[in-house]
Amino acid sequence: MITQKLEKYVKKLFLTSGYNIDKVTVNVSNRLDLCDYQCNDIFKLSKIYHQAPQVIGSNLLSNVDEELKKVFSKIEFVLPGFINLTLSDEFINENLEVINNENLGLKKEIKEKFIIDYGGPNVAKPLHVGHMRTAIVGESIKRIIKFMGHEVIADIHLGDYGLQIGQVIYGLEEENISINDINIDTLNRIYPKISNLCKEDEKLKTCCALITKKLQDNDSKYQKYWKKILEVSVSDMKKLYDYLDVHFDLWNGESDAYPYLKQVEEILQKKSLCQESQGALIVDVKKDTDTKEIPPLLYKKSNGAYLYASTDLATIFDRVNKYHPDHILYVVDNRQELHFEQVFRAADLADIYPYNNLEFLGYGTVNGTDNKPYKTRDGNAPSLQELFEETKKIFISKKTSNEHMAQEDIDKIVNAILKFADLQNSREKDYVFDLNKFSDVIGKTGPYILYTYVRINKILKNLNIDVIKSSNKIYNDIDRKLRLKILEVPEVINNAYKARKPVFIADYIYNLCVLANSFYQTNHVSTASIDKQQNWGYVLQLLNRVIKQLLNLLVIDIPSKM
RNA sequence: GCGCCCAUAGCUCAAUUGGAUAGAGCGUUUGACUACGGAUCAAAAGGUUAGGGGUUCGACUCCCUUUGGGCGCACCA
Repeated sequence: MITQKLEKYVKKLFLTSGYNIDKVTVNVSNRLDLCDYQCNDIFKLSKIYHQAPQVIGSNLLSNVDEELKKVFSKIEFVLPGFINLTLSDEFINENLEVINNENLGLKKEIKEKFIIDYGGPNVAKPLHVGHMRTAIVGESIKRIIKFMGHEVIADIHLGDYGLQIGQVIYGLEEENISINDINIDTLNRIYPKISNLCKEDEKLKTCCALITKKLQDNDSKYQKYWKKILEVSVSDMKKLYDYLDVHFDLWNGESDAYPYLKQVEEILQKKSLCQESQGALIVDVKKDTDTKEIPPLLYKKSNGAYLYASTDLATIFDRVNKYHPDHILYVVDNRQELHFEQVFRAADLADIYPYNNLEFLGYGTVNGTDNKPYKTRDGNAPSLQELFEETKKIFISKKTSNEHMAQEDIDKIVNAILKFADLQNSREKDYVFDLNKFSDVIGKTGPYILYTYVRINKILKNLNIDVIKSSNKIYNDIDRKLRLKILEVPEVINNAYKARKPVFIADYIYNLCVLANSFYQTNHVSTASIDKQQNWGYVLQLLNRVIKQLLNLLVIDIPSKM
């Protein structure tokens, strides 16, 4: 990565000037009008060596040797204590080649195994916007980790054994619907009906809870219902996830953890980690160092039934035994943070899996324009299916020529609209979901990025010359800016990986596209001289490779036309 | 009641994790091209970063405090 290289050079400069510091940090300048990269470590040196920044600055400048002069066309010291670095054109082009040749300039690190838990839909309940967020963010994080060379197992972790199943079974029995007649419409109708009734009728709720308990205890009749419900619901879900290009390696769920609940309970007993409280079994997960109060984890209800804390713990147990992962990541709603804190602590206490290898990657709520959880006029969260249709409709209405686009292309653009709108927000913050705004195809949107790619692709196709394999010239300012920006790509991916934040990539790709648009606006490629065409062709080709790869990391596919 | 998170331009969001002049999009205003595809580009206006205090050479960022919002606190998931 470019900053790593620059850090080495600056460190050398420090050493030859008599200054030693553990870690030299160079980053992209926030004053691009002054320089390309900057180092702010003089402030640190000043403290360590008790010298004024100016003194250190002039010392450094007097030690700039020939090697450094090849890398930097300009090194300046600026008060109060910045080192401003301007890269030489040769150095820029050299490093552009590195990105062109290798895995976008990223070296594969030590390979680790990750399990990533995202999606988490509930069987028999329709998917809505909230599910889209975890699906997109989770899938993107998965792809980023994979791109870094690691092995990733994606697990959807279905909510397939909870109260909602009991509720649906109750509804089916009440209406005398036979197992073979169950389809997705029945499920979509029955679940909300019974769920609403349960809110008012405590007795009904207990009855559904009992069915759920019997199901969990392997009641054969209920098991048959459950299997059918699962089959119908999952096949419907798969369609929606396929539309989003989101794919899971494992379609496991809570039910898959049931075989291990007893075992985990025994471990907890053996290690004296659990105790009885009001008839329930709890695990105390407090620590002396806690500044906030962490309530105990509830492992077993007083009626003997298990709940989500137990299945989540047993799921970790199962995953560890089967796959021996180095990390387990959870892309789940922020509101579950406390729950997972409890589960992670319990896993650690029971020596099932170390706390530090479990990561809670919370995401914020998807709100409507009223800043409350997104709902349609009727007060329900809109189903994903409806959302896709609505987006499609709005997109087509934007331009008459859109009506004639291939269905496949429209679907890709719909995906780009929804995904880019989501991923350009910080994962952990709530955001406002405004479909009308998102479907706008101008500005900082998915379509803008796609447009840039498609247009550059057209320019490349129009070239009648062979594109060269490297470039040794830079022709003007925008040309230089674009190349400099491309150099950042390995760093950006690495940062997104480390922070598990796709937003870094979304933000970067947008800025890259802004430069690209500006580039071809200023530089008319097809009428340029042969050597410009060759060099620019090379840059644009690399640029589009980068855009395509990054879009892939954002789970966005490119249409053939716009 | 206890705790966690948040507050940045009219609106929706950024800010490389403590660095220089807080950046984008939408909206508003102005300009460019007989379009290598105008879903474009160039530019202007718009800010006491909710208020106050502190730490630091340096604060949107860290600490304290006030106000205003969101969320979570054992038998739902």
